[in-house]
Amino acid sequence: MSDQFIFWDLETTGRNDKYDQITQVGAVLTDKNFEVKDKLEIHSKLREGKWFEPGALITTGVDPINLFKNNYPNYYEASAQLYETFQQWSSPSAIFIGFNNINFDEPFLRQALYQNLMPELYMTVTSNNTRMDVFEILRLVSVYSPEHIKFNQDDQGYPILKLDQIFKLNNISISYEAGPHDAVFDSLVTLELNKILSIRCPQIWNAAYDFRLRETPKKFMISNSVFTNTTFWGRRPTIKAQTLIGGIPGKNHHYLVYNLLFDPKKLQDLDDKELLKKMNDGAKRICEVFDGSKSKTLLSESYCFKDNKFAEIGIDELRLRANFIKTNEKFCSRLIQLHLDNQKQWPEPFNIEERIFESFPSPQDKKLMIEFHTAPNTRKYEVSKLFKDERYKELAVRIIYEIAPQTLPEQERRNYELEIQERFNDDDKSKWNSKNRILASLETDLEKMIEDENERVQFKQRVITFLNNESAKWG
DNA sequence: TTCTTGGT
Repeated sequence: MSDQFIFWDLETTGRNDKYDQITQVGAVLTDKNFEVKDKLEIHSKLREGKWFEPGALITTGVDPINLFKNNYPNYYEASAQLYETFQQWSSPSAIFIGFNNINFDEPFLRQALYQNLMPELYMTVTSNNTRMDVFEILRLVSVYSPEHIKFNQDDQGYPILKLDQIFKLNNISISYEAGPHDAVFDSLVTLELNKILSIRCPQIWNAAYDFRLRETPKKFMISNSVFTNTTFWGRRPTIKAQTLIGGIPGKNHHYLVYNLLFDPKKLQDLDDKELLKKMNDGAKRICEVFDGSKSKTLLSESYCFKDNKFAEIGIDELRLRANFIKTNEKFCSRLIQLHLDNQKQWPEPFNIEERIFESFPSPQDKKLMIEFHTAPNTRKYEVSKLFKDERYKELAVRIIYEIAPQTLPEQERRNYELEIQERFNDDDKSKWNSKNRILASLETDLEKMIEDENERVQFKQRVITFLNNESAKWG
């Protein structure tokens, strides 16, 4: 095995991958034994037209005024540097691993690569790269092997799995000058936590390792007619014994799975309307979607007995129910058809940031992206006009505006500036952090996150100064 | 039961 791991973490200006921006990247390359081979840290200047959530800067300790006034590379340069390092590190292949990376950092990375015209948006899951998430492993450990790690509990008794708390409670020590919520520091903490989990809870860790591959879920569900799926509603875990109904047509790696808590024999005579009601009956729903593209880990049937409900039903009955599903093709295709017919249709996305999944870049456009990057700034606009995909033309204008605005035709520059202006002055319900939205969340974030009155006043003043500077540009 | 973690 030649596994390499890339432990990585991002600090950003907020939680919205489309409209917020990465401010710091931290990453550590290790071999299969988690020995450190290389380290990466990239900071980035804020791009015009991107702002911040006050709470995000309070968390990371970033000074709002410093977002523009620093000597860091601009967002385009930083993204290119990130892309190139990750490309090198993942040669021939690597496992990208972080803490809540699959739901948080990954979308951010893709947006950064998309918005900066990097050709391989999906680099963490292509050319034999895969991903794991230590947060997801920790969740399983908290349910099935809670004795192996120390947790704080919330007032309902559920474990709190915040990285900084886990770090402190379990005496993880890191020799690195920065502290929690620094991207490099948190990458190193994630690396150490992962080591602990892999040693103390090898069965769960190895299962998670197998499920890094997107082909594992299907194989696993076929060879384990009864399996255990652990889902979470907030902090509350639910243990489910399930069986495979079938793949969902048109959705790669998505599977409809049946909850074996319910006896399927009693369901097949229901008409469509009644059956559909059972399918959507909240916590009592008879089936649900398993997304096999997100490295979510299924466990073998024996784990479900952690919940007495399943011990009472017994393994024989669970297997009988699973077998009933497997041998009733008609019933399965009915469930899948009903599921498909009742999917909500999403409205067409409008803003360019939301159009990331519209289509993959064509080979020609990929080649043009390289040409765009290597062309001197004075030629970049010219190259950008050759993109077949309109999205890339628009994103190119934003990049050129950032690195060499004087090379843009007057009209292009004006249009983009008008768009930024509109966004900045949008109301407090805008998707991005408009002036009004920042102001609307400022007080609550201050109160929730800063205890010291002096610090509060200071931070508030720095936000106001930032907004005044921005108002001078876009007001 | 219908409660939305965690990441910034």
